[in-house]
Amino acid sequence: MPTIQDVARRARVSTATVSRVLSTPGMVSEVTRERVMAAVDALGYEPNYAAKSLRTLRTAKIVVTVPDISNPFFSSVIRGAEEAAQAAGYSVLLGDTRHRAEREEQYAGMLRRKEADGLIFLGHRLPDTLAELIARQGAKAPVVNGCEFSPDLGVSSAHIDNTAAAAEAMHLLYGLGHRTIGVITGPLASPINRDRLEGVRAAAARHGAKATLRIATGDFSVESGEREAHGLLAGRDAPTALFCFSDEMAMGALAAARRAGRRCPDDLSLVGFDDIRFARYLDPALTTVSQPMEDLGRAAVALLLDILAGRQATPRSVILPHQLMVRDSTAPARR
Amino acid sequence: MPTIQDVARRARVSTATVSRVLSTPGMVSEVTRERVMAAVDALGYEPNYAAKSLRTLRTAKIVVTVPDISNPFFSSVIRGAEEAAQAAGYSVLLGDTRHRAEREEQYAGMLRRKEADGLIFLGHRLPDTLAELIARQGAKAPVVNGCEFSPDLGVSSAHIDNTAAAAEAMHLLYGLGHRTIGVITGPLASPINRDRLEGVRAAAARHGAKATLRIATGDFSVESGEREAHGLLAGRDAPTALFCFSDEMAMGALAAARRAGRRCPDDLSLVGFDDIRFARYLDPALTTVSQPMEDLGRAAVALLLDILAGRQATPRSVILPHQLMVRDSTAPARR
DNA sequence: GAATGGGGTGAAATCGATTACATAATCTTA
DNA sequence: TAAGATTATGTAATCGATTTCACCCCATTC
Repeated sequence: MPTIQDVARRARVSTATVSRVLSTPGMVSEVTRERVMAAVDALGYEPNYAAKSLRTLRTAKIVVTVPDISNPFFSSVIRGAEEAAQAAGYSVLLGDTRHRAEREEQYAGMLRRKEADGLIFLGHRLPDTLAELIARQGAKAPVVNGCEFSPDLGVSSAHIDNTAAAAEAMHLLYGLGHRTIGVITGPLASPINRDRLEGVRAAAARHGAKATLRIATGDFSVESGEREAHGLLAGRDAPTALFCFSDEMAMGALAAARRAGRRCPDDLSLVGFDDIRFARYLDPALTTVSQPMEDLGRAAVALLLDILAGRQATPRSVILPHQLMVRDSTAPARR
Repeated sequence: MPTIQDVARRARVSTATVSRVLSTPGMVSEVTRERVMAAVDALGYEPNYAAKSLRTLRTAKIVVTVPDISNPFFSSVIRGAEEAAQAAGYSVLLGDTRHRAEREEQYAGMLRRKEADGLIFLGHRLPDTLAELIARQGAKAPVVNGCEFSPDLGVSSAHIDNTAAAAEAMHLLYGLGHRTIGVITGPLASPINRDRLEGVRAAAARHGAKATLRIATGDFSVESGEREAHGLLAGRDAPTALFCFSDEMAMGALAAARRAGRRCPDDLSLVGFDDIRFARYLDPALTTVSQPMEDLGRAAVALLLDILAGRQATPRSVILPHQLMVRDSTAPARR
């Protein structure tokens, strides 16, 4: 691999000039610029990345950590993030943490080692390493959350209005005449789920149905959806509608309902969350709260770039629009 | 951020000693080692990554490119790759190419700029940059394919026996008495699909049913599955069974069948490919060819690490086991 | 014709680590 | 006890870029 020295020698200029041709061509005269470019092309020169990064203290990389990349919600957010990063000249270091704190820490360490310029995390847990960083640097710490919002973390984030979205979903069900509604949340450690639950409770209160709310806690996986739905549907006075905080759990719930001999939407209405690409292809097509997943990723990157460019004084929070997609898994309650 | 100089000063040793403590602790006496570690801890020192990389010519990063990360098959392969990479001290640079050649080239460029030590590509297209590299370095080029196999590329790869797997799926259908079978393939530019098609044809020939094979070409997406299935089911003498080269297309096919008023598996048997996590939760649970997706990722990384460690003389190809998962979407043909 | 200014270029310092080589101190062994 | 081996450490070169500063040259301007 040729170095800048080789190019300089060949073009009979100094390395400084070569560097200038490549980064600030305006400073160099036409003739030398051409001579240098000819040498660059002839040698197939590409600047060594580590050297550049060492000198400039910029890596043009951002870490994106995610609890589980094979979860379609997360992979779509990542997709948007990757696209936006790429467009801005950054590349994405993927960290699949498998919900494990030590792996989160490990990826957070990349910031300290200057392996990356910033970090976006899609879970809810803020690694200690980053908490320290934020304590020191405040809003200038290059850390953004990609889909949650926890005001106490002091981190910018992109997310939807989870409380409102959950309330809308419940409102739909109450409007269809359902009174006893089961809700399968995600882990309550996560503010996203607490927010949604708040929306759920508010809607129940508004419809005077707080007493008939049945709440179960899942972990977003299909399996947990199936398990929790099974539990909710088992008892007497079982719910006539189920609201799951992820489409995957809704798929599990659908399977559980089938096993219990309840048909959707005739015997049981079902609402999911996220609107992953498969939601509309389920049978029945799933009614769900649509999140702009790729946009969330893009917005998170935009926030991070703002911080990196120094144009951010205080943590910001971008709220993207959601939409309740009413499909075929919801129907009027039977009496 | 403290540098190695700061640590050296504080521990009253040379930078060489600090470096040794961190990378070859055996060479350093007990007492100085402790003094140095104390300084490291006190300052919270972490080696600067770019400096290290510049000196050692190693980045400890591998690029993984994928046509579409939000496709569950790819995201699972990536997941396995990330895990194996992490375990070996590497991190993964994610390249979502959106099927676009120029983005593939762009990521391939990271190898030339020494931004990464190696590259795994999950599509079928080998970027020109890499083809050159392989022409120059042969089997030592740090490039591996993650799920396809094309002997002519001269690239190591991890994959299943696609021909055999497809033949098995067809064999199942013929065994159930189906004669007219529709097949929805992926893009035929990709050897993976040509291999599977070969298996399909071989099975048809063995069962004397070559004439009643109906072949359509999709692109692995749900939408294309729906579209192609719609086409296949429309004509007279429509197939009684459909074999799709991805589970996503099978989901689309299921939707198309529903719309056409055909019930699965009673009126139409359906077989998918991949066994993504949702396959078993569809209604009916999908019969499909299970690929060990995470293992494919892990195997690809292992191959790459072999190359990077210099223990590979000629391109190798690792064949992982597949398994036909017979579930509820296949049933005997009605007569 | 001297002073001023600006554009273009090069010399050399610098980023922060690793490591070959030199050296000092200690230990073996004949 | 002297020679040689071994161990521990330091000195300084090195990786390949960027960037500061100095310089030269030529065009303006008074």
